[in-house]
Amino acid sequence: MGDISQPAAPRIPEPTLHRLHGYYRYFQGLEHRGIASVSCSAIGRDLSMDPTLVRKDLESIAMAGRPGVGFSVTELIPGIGAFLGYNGSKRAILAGAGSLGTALLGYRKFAEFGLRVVAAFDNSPLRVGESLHEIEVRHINGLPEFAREMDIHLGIITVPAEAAQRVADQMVRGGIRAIWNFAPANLRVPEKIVVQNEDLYNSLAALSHRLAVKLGEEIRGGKSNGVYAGGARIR
Amino acid sequence: MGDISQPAAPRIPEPTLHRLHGYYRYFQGLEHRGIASVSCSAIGRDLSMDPTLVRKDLESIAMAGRPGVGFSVTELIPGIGAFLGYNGSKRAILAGAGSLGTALLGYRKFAEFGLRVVAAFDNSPLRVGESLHEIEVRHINGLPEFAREMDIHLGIITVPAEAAQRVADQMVRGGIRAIWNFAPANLRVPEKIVVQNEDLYNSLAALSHRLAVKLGEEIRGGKSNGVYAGGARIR
DNA sequence: TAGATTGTTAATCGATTAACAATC
DNA sequence: TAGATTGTTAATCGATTAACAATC
Repeated sequence: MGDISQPAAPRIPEPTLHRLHGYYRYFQGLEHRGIASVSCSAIGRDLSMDPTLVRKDLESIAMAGRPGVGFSVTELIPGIGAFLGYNGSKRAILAGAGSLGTALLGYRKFAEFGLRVVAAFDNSPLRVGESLHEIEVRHINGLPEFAREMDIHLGIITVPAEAAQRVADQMVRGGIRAIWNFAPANLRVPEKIVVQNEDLYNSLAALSHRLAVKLGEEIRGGKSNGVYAGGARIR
Repeated sequence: MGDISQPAAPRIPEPTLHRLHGYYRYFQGLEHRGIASVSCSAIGRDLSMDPTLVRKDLESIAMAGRPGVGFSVTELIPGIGAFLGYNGSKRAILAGAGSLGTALLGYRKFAEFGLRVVAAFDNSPLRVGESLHEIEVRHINGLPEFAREMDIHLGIITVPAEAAQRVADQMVRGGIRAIWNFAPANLRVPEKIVVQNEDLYNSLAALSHRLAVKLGEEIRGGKSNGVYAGGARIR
């Protein structure tokens, strides 16, 4: 059984971390359908993944299954939830009450995962004082003091790229420990601060390239003899 | 020099693909400041990356530099742009005219990268017929026919999770080749279709976990002797 | 017991980092 | 020529996949 004094951090691979919520959602679906137990091969089939990878992922967050049976859905859900920090209440502030910021403020589902945005900040006098989805918009200059006084650790940046670094600096000054950054900008923050970049343009670039390749390949195939039909490739 | 008949596809690593736009933006900044030439170590310094990785990335898209000098900024920008497909006009349709969809319709910058959303689709009678950022909202059931007639290859999904699979099916029926999916759902589409998932909850999960670890670690450190000050770890 | 599936170790694969000769 | 930086090959690192004994 577990040793109380952990000598070293568990060290979870980044790709695993990004897959865990997918399992969580899938297990909720199973629970909803009244399914109590599931095997890695079933998960792999439904989620188009290698079963061994699934097992490794679950193992890495210390979930235990029963040989010959599988994993208990009712254990998995709270297990993953706890690991991902869905229990504790994460209060957050959001900077940038534009269209994207406003859209995020309206995401009711965040609360399910312990995230609660308690205030929004903007530099436009037109927006300051407004209330968006029952969240008050304050002037951006009050951010550091607010964060510090309310002891808030999570900041969301939805300001334009030009303003992102300044806002990040204000967050750091306010004692923010983790930043969810939607601005297309490379933020410079102290090493201690966790930054999760959500740069749409990076994704668009990848998608754009792959689409171009796909269309280009098929044009080429069409012009010649079409031998590469489908472009299927076994790995 | 280049051989005209490429025997095999170049094969770009996924991580590289996701870094290319960052270089592109950085090089645009250099050009704006009148800098004509740049070395990988300078790039690495400014972007907090290993210089060798930068060189590998540029090499993988066949950019050539000059030993002892560096890379030409005026060659890099169109080079990366062409590779990422920023030239060709990518017409797209968007399904789901909610707050996120509307926010995306307002992104003027997409045009810089060759992306043009030409129509939006929704199932709500309240929204159909409206015009958002000069883009008309049509009924979702007209999507397949519209896509096929207009020969559109890119679809953006911003509908709720429950509707995502249905919309994806409609897009596939309409001849869409690539889907930019913002719905928190695992889409099932034919292998030929490129899907880029933009699931906020996956990212939130990773961020949430890392924040929890960070706060947890520091609490533990505070309660005992604080030896792990800063949690610095040399790789 | 037989069948299924986990837990765990080994093999493979791919990406990053290091080393160094070639070139400007 | 000396200094800097690329191009390219080798070493390392980490994640995924395969193999198989242990367990229900």
